[in-house]
Amino acid sequence: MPNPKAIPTLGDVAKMAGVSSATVSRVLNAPDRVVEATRQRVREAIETLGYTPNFAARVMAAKSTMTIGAIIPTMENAIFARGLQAFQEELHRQGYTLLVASSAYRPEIENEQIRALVARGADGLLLIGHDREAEIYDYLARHKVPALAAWSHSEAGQIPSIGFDNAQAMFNLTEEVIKLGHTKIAMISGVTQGNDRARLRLRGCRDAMEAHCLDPATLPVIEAAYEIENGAEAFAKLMAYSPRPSVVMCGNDVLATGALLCAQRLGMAVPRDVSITGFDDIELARVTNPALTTVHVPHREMGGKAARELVDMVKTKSPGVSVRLPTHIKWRQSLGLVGDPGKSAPDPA
Amino acid sequence: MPNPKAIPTLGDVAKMAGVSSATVSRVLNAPDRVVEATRQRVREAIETLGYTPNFAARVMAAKSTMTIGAIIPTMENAIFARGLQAFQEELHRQGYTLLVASSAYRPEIENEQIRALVARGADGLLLIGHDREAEIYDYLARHKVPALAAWSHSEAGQIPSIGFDNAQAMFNLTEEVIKLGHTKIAMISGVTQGNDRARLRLRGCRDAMEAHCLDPATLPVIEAAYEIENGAEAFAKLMAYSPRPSVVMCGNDVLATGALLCAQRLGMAVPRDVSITGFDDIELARVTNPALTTVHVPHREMGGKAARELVDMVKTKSPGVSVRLPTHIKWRQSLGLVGDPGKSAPDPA
DNA sequence: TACATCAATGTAAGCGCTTACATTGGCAAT
DNA sequence: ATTGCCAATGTAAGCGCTTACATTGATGTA
Repeated sequence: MPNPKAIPTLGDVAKMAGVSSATVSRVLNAPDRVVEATRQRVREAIETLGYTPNFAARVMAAKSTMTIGAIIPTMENAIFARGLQAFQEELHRQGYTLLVASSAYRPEIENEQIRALVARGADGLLLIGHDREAEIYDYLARHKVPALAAWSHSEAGQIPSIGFDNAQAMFNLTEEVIKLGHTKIAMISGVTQGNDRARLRLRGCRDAMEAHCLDPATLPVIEAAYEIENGAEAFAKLMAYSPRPSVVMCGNDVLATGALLCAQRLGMAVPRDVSITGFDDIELARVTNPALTTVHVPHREMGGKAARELVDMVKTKSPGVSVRLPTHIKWRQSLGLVGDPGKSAPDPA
Repeated sequence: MPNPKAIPTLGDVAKMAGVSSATVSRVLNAPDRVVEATRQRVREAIETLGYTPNFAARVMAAKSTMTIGAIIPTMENAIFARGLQAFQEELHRQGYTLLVASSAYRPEIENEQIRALVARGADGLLLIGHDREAEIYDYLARHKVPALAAWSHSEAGQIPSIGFDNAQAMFNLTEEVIKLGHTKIAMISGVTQGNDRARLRLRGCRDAMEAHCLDPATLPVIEAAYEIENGAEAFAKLMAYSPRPSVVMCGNDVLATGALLCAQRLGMAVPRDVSITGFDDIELARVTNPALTTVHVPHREMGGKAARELVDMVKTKSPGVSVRLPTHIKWRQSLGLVGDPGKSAPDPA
C-alpha cells in the first residue's frame, strides 16, 4: 500500500482504476481515444486520489509545456503592463500559461532569463524589441524555441515582430510640433544603448527636423533611464541651455511626467512657457496636469495579436510573420503653439 | 556520431571529456568533489559543445528548480511592481529565478496559476493576501511547496505573511482626517470580495469612526474595481449624496486618482471643496495635481524581506515567520482642513 | 610488505510521464 | 465458421538527469 500522504502518480491512478498507465495518460491527453466507461473510471480514480500530473515528467517525455514565456525590461511603470495583460488573456483562451520575467533593462540578465525560461520548457518566447546578441538568437534556434518581438516593428530583425514603427511615430509627432511653430526643440530620450525603441524614436525626431530644414545636429538630447525623477533632472538641465528650448519631446510618458513635474517646480507653465510631449500613452499621461500630448500605442491590440501569432508559430512551426500596427497622436494639453500665451494646441484631426 | 545540430546532453559531454555522466553532473552541482584536471576537461567539453542542462530532467531527478513563483492580482498599475522588483532582485542575488503570473483578481485563475507554477516545479510561492480557498492551501501542503503571503499581515493566516496592517494603517489615516474636522466621510473601497487588503482598509476606516463617536453605519461606501475610471465614477455618485461628503477616502491610489480627476471635471477644487486620500503611495500619487495624501507602504523593503524569508523556508523547510512592517502617512496636498478655503493640511509630524 | 583508509570516479537505478508498437477481441463480410 | 479489420488497451522503451552505492588506486601506518 502506497503512503497515502505521498503525491500520487500516474501509476497509482492506473492501479486504482485497473488500467495501464498508457490509458490514464490517454484520458488526460486524448480522451476520445478511450471508451466512455474506462474514461469515467479513470476520472474517478484521479478525483479520489487528488492526482495532478507531474509537469517535469510530462515535459521530459513530451516536450511540450503549454507555457509561453515573456521577458520584459521592467515591471515597474506600466508600459508593458496593458499589452502583457492582453497577451496573457489571449494565451489563456488558447490554453497556454504565461510566465513572465523581468530583465531590469540589463542585457546579461535578459540572457539569463531567456535561458531560464527555455530551460524550464517554454514553448515560445515574447521578447521586447530586437536589440540583443546574435548568440542568444542562435541559442533559441538550436533549442527550436520560437520567439517573437513586440513593441517594435522591423522586417530586418532575426525574429518576426508585432509592433509599431517607433521612428515613424516620432517623426509624425515631431512634424506636428514643428507645424506649431517650434524650432527650438530638445529631447529627453530613453537610454538608447541596447534599446531599439528608444533609438528609433530619437531617430524619428531627427529625421523630421531634417525634413523640415532644421539641423538635427542642433537637437539637444539627454538620455535618461526610465524613472520619473530622471526626466525631471534632464528637464532641469535642458532649461539651462541657451537658447532655451520651447518644446521638450520625451522618449516616453514617464520621462515626460518627470519633465512636467520639474517645470512645475521651476514655476514654468506648460504649455505656455514650454511644451512637453510624451510617448506610449500610458495611464500616467491622462492624469498629469496638464495632461500629456503623446503618441498612442495600441497596447492591447498588440498583446492580443502577439499571442495569436506566437501560438501559431509554436503550433505550426512556421517562421511567423511580422505585423505593423498604426499609432496616432493623442492630443491633450501639454503641447502648445510656440509663443501663444497659455493655449494648448487644438487637435488638428 | 551524434547529429551535431542536436542539443547536446550530459552524456555527450561525458563522452567528449572521457568521463562518466556522474562526473559531469558533479562538476555542475558540486565542483569541489572532482579534481581540478578533470573539472577543467569537462568544462572545456561543455564549452565546445555549447551544452546547457535540461531543466525538466534535472527537476525530475533532483526535485529542486531554483525557481520561485509569484502570483499577483494584476500587472496593470504599479502597486505590486516595486515590491516585486525588490523581491526579484533579492532572489536573483540568492541564485533563484522569479517567474510571475497574474490572476486578474480572479480566484479561479489564481488557483490555476498556483497549480501551474507548482506543477512546473516552483520551489516556493509568493501570494498576495490571505483570502483563498482552504483547498488550495491543502494542495500546497501536499506538494510541500512553501508559500508566503505579502501585502498583508496576519498572524491568523494559513501561511506566514510579510506585510503591514491594512486596518491599522487606515485607522490612523482616518483619525487624522477626523482630527482635521471632517465628519462627513465617504469611502471608495476596492472590491472587498476575496481581497482581505480592501476589506481590512474599509474596516480600519469604520473602526476609527467608531472610536471617535461617529456612526460607521453612516459611512457611504462604494466598491470599485481597480481602475482610474471606476474611481471617477464612484466619486461622481458620492458627490450626489446628501449630505455631501467633505472627504472621500479611497482604498488605493488608483481609485483616488480617479476621484481627483472627477473632482476636476466637476469643477471642484481639492482640497478646498472636498478632500481626497489614497493608499499605497505609488508613483501616481506624486504626480497628480494636487498630489495625494496617502498611506506609504514600504514596498521595496517588503519585497526584499519576503524574498529572504521565502528562500529560508525553502532551504530549511521551516514553517516561516510573519513580519509586520510599519506604514506611515505621506502628507501631500489632497487632504485639507474641513471648511478651510484652499489650504491643505500641514504635516503634523 | 600488507592492510586500512579515503579521495576520485564509475555504475546503474530510478524520477513520472508519453508514445510507438504489440495485443486483444468484437463485429461485418465472406 | 473463417477471416480481416479496427477500435480499445497494454507493454515497454525511452526522455536527460541525480545520487546511493560500488570500485579503484594512491597514501599512510604498523
